[in-house]
Amino acid sequence: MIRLSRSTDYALMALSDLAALPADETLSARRVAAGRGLPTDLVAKILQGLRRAGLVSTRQGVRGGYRLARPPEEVPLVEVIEAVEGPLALVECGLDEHNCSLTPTCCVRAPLQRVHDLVTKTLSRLTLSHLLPGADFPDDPAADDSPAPRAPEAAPPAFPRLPSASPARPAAGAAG
Amino acid sequence: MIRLSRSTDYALMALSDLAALPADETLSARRVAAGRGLPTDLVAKILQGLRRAGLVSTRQGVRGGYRLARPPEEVPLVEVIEAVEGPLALVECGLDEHNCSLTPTCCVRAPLQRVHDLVTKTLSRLTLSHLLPGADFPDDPAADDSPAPRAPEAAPPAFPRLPSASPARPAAGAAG
DNA sequence: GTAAAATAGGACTCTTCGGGTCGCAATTCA
DNA sequence: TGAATTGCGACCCGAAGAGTCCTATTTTAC
Repeated sequence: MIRLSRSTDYALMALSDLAALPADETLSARRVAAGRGLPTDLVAKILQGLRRAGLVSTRQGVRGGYRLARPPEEVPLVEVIEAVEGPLALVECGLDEHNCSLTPTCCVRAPLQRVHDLVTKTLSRLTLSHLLPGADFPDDPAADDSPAPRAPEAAPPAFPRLPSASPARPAAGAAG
Repeated sequence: MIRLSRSTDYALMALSDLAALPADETLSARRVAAGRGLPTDLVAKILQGLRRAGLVSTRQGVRGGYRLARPPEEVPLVEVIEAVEGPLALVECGLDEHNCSLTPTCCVRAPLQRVHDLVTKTLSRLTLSHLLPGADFPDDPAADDSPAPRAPEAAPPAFPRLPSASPARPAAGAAG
């Protein structure tokens, strides 16, 4: 499938929430999940992956949480996708050509690599800032060399006050 | 994953073989599989799918087989991919927005739809002719409006003569 | 007319991976 | 020091990809 996994969807939602956060404040995985209606544990796992990728920074302990490690316009979507789904490759051997047992007869590997480069090039021009509300979206980023838009000062989403006694674990919704 | 399935890889290889075929000749699934070292039954199943998609035409019976329904420069790669993997969509709800149970809180659906459009636009400019040996590959098809290249007169691959007594079912290789 | 070769199509198994859950370790605040 | 909260990894389940097997139908060759 040429389809983003649901986890990537969740990651983008979480990053959008973090982008709307005031500077030096953090947002816990639990509050992100509760605010979006996502599975708490899964969001936590995804955010941990984003931390390992250097996309978010964390603060542990009581009143800890996550925040963006960089401003949204410096977070390419490709980086987010690869942080969640692993290295991007249209075909298996795009990752390691020595792992392709059909190399002698495979005539499509090299052209597909070019296709992959084009897709990556398209994606790499888009950043997290393009996903934020109010951002203008380039019609053709592959031909557009304008810098990524500054993140608009959007009103932060209303995160629910989480009482200590209610775990708030709603059923997971669909990707989107 | 943003990754083509192995079946799509096989489909592209098979179509490349069919593209190198003299006019009005057909190539059986068995010979395609034997020539490429792919699982015969799987190649057959894939080619049947390509037939249902109108990409190849068939002739049943002895000495039957497959051939391209259109010249290679009129076969967009998107069409091949969708014939094998189903409708293209970066996210689930890209197919049916009513199926997205998170719509109220999902801020990334619309932007991702734009991303999807860009990727599709990039892919739709490429055709089967771009995968054939000797074809020149556009550096940036999204900004290039030149027509797809004519298929070069490449030497057809040497398909093995299949003796009637040997099934020729080699072990499957990896994608590539 | 019969056998062989090919497509057409469905059912089935096996493996991998995404999606999700649970328990424990680490950290911070009271 | 202990409790609360987050961070992190192990684990389980179901869906989908990959591949195989079987049968029916069609067409050619002998």
